[in-house]
Amino acid sequence: MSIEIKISLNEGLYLKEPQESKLGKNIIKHSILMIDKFGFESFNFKKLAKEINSTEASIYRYFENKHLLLLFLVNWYWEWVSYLIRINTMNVDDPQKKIHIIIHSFVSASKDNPGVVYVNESKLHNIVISEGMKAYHTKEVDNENSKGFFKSYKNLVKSVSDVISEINSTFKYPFALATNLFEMSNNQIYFAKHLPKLTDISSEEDNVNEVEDMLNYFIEKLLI
Amino acid sequence: MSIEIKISLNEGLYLKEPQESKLGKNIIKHSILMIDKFGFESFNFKKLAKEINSTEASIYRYFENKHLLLLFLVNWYWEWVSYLIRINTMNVDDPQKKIHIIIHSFVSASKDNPGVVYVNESKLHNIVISEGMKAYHTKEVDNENSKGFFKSYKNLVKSVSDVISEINSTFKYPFALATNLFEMSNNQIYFAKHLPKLTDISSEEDNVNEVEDMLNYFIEKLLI
DNA sequence: TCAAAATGATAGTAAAGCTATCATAATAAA
DNA sequence: TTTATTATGATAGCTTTACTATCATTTTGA
Repeated sequence: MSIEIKISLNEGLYLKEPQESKLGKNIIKHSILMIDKFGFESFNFKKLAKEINSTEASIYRYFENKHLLLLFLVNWYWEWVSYLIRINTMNVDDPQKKIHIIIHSFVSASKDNPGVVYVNESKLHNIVISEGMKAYHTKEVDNENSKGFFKSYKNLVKSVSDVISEINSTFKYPFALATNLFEMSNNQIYFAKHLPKLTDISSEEDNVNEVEDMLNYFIEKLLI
Repeated sequence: MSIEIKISLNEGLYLKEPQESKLGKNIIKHSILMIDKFGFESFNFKKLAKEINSTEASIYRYFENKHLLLLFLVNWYWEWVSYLIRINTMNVDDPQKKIHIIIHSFVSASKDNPGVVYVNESKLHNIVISEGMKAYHTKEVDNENSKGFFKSYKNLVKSVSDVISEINSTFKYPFALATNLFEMSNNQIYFAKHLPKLTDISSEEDNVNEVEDMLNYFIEKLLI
């Protein structure tokens, strides 16, 4: 089965909608593979062009620069996680069950995905874990924020904070907790892999379950 | 009063100890000012050289590249926070009091500092908030970790996790909570300033108190 | 089938990142 | 105080990155 989900993003993120042409999809697909493999710093449009048998100039017709491309990918991820949460909590009323589904989506959205052919969601999640924060830690953040480039993240956080408030309407920090769930999830997965002394999560392959348990425990303690 | 604290860092972080020469101290001082002002991406050794009336080549004699310089600064910060925590908890036995002091150090270490003449601790804290995670989110992280470049952070986290375990010896995630206190503190301060929709902390000047209250509340709920 | 749009090919510029070499200034040992 | 050593400055140059411009060639779709 192949579900056709069309994720539409802020138009300022790209010069030409990459999801509507073969070359555009190729840029998305191989930029994910290359950033995951070599890291964002050593990734550039010249190398990408070579990889997909295109040219630097052609890629610049889709994205202003590699930073905007990263922002595009990260926004895509935020939208995709939002989408997964939406469909998986659709018929769920209990907010506590909802938050468990949300946490599961944060740690392992990439495992049970519906699949968009030109996006390797698992590797995109790796990118979000390793490079995601670079999308909003720049001197341009205020300017880009005013253009709505972080709308997808804000929407995601808003929807999670609503569930948090549903569980405990007196809790004072629903937004901070929502962002923290997301960031902590990614951070601890990263630490487990690269700086294990900074976490209690094991360095095993299936450590996402441990992260999931931990976040559920935190939620339990903080909200109930 | 001027307390002479000598912060010694991993020798691999620099080519020549910058804290032992006029030029070296100038590099530290003005790199902090410039990274804070223009951001890490647009900062480079050529501009720094111009600023301090020196040359690019001279700066390269102290630091391999700007990434290592950032790593140096961030390590300096970690060591400095560790030092502050150490002296401020020295005669404190109650681990709950200790954790409050730790949290206070995380959010506002820069306010009540002993002062090292060539380091503007407040601006250095801003750098750690805005650029800090770039120090360990690179493809070189494993290699650099093996050289001990994150030792200062690990030590800091270890000391905090010890206090956490003192408060509640059955708590399963002392390390994750310790890193999270630090990262969440910096993140929420950053969000309050640049992406206020992602946090409950106000965008006011003295919002660090709010962050402090929040972290204390989290600790209370999680450990007690 | 033919005009418009998309892509490729090629070239070129400015800045960033880094290294090498030699000259001069500061300092420390004799 | 002289001399040797070390630190810094001055200058040049090289490679890569980031980006733009122009024109040729495909592809597409009205």
